[in-house]
Amino acid sequence: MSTIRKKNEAKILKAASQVFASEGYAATKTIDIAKLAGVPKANVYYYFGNKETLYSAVLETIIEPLLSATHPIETIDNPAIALTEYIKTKLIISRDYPYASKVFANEIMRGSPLLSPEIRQRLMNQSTFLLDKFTQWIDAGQMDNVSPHHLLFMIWSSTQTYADFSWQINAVMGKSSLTASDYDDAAHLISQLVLKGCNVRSGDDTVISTSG
Amino acid sequence: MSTIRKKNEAKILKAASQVFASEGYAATKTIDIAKLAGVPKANVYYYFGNKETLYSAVLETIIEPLLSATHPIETIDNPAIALTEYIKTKLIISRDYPYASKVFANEIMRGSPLLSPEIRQRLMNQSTFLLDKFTQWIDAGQMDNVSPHHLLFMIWSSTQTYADFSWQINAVMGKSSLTASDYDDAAHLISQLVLKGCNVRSGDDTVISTSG
DNA sequence: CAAAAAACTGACTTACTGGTCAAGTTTTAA
DNA sequence: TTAAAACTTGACCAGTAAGTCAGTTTTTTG
Repeated sequence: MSTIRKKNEAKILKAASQVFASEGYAATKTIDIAKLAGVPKANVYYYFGNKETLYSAVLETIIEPLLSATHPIETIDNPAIALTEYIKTKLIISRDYPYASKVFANEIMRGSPLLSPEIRQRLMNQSTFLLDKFTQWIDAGQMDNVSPHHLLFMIWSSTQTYADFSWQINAVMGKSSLTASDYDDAAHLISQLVLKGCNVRSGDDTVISTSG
Repeated sequence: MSTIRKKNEAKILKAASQVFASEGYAATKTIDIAKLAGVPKANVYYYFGNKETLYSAVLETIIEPLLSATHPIETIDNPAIALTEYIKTKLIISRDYPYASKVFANEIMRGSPLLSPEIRQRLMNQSTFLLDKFTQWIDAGQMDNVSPHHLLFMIWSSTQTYADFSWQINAVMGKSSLTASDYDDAAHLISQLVLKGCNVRSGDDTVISTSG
């Protein structure tokens, strides 16, 4: 792929993620993406063919980070540490990919009509993996017998919300954007609720301290 | 207001909430609302004037339940019971008003461009009230010194998610809709995480038991 | 250097959808 | 009974936005 193509695709993709995030798919005008990217509208079509392909390309950008987020759960034995790291990672995604995160959330809200079946499957497999892992921890007595499903929904929603509802969160926090320390506070609170709420123990049966 | 008007407005409003919820504001065609309501498109305009007014009317339907949800926090002294009831109430809203809830969430995600400033103010006042209450409980030693803001975001997101991401939740749960008992499980888990996670105590300094 | 490939772009077309309207029908009220 | 008010509706209009295209310029390549 030529350098020119790579550069322009990136420019358009970035603009597209912002406009799709703030307007939603249907309300987004390709001319607005073009304007934000600083290219003529016809260029958007030259590089991406049509609006839906461009939208899918934006969605794709968040899939890899999303699928990698389970890494801590896959590699760390200690459930307290694994969960803490997973929560931290999910929050970092909300912080670092705010636009694509929002676009993705919107897609899921609508029943993911434009998400490829292949990606949908990979995400489903990921959920199954997480649920299995939670169940194993419960069976091994490493955490209380909570509902793995609802625990998962709680972790997903409370981390995702920092991207999806950033306007509301900023308004309630009384600032125009969150600082790194705000994200640390969020990570700390969510981890604490999960670890203490589920009575998560480390491998050696010691209760992990979460105060501080 | 005539009976005919009342009946038709209700019919159109119901259809509108469903279409707006599943398509979003911009992607919604008034003709689709009309079809679902079983009336000619011109009737939609006869009763509601334009698309935006109809959308606002849908939003209005969820405001009263939403503002009433804090009732337990306002009236119950015991923080454990108050929080449990608040969480239960928020979940009931997600369950009983799934369409309007989704429309509302979408509106907030976009920075509430179509929400009246008056309603916005009432919602902001409500947040402030909740934050104050949490702070009072902390100061009174009735719960650990957690971040009131992030605790609030956690409660909002983990209850709201059952409406917003119902598709995803149903898929992960492997069913086409949740039962009353699923909502009970959700309420139980979220309450447990909050109460144990924040070490919430009742007025008489006894730790509330949340296992069961 | 030349010619082919890639990139660029203004102007245009087409389809769709929010909203209007005028001519009707039904309901209400005196 | 009757006339005004409320309601109904198909047909229409105007604005908009996705997508196309032909002609031009720039870049690459042998």
